[in-house]
Amino acid sequence: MTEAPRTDTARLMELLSVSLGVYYGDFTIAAASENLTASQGKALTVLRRGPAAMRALAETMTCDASNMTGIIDRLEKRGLVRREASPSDRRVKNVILTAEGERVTDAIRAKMHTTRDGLDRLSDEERDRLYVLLERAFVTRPACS
Amino acid sequence: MTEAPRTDTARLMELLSVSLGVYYGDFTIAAASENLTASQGKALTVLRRGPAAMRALAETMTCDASNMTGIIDRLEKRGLVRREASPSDRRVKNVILTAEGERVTDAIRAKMHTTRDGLDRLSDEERDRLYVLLERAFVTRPACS
DNA sequence: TATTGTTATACTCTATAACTATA
DNA sequence: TATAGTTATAGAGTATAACAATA
Repeated sequence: MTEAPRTDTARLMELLSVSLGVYYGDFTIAAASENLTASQGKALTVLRRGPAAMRALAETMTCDASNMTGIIDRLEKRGLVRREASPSDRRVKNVILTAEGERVTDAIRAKMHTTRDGLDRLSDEERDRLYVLLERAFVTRPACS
Repeated sequence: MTEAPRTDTARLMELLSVSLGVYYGDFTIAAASENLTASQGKALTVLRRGPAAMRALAETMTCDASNMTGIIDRLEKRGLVRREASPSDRRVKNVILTAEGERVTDAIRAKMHTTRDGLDRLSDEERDRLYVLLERAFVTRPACS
């Protein structure tokens, strides 16, 4: 006999809000310890997945494209990223993480102790389950056509 | 015969970063549609759980206490929150959501369609499981002593 | 004509330091 | 002495509008 489901979407969204708050606070403190703002750290985190054009980066960060200029300017001045002209479209500038940028990004992730400890409270099977559920709910893949 | 676990903490943290990025973007757009910044929306979301002193609010939002003055000033000017002197400690000011503030906060939550649709892709049992896992990983309760 | 990245502008967020009222 | 909230300040983030270069 199975338990009746009791977790409605509203309650789950509230818990998600709390979880994000914890994660974001942890991330902000870790980024600050590397003398980076939360936005700068976020840009590095996105670029850690691979190079991206200015506009695509702005879309992933959910901010206006005009904001990226200043954020990337400051990261470039510190040698953490570099701009590279796109070969296929001369309007586009791709942003690429430097080796130092990769190092700093990994350092931030390594310093997120609250989040790491939280995940470490889960068993191997539970981590597997959480992974599958988050992927299902938040990672959208382009459909076939 | 069970599958061998394959989800290490690093991979899970990366997925968490993506998932919460999606949630945060959804939240930011929803807050903007109510003419609120992300920080203002976040303050309302925290206060939706109950009144809080200025300093406690700043700690939950992981920012310096001096920032709260301006954020709460703007929300108060719009009639979404009000300050109330603490009866027990005359230094403390408690911030309370007004009825209009509650309405706007709920409106933001209702407009987060990307997150809602993502969670609706999960079955009742899966939502239950996700709830338990997030609570275990991110909600810390004070221990007995 | 539409799109990419940038600039100019005004407002908001942010941390630091110093202040006041209270504890 | 220590703490809560505020103020002043400088730097960073943010959206809007306008621009040059390119598609």
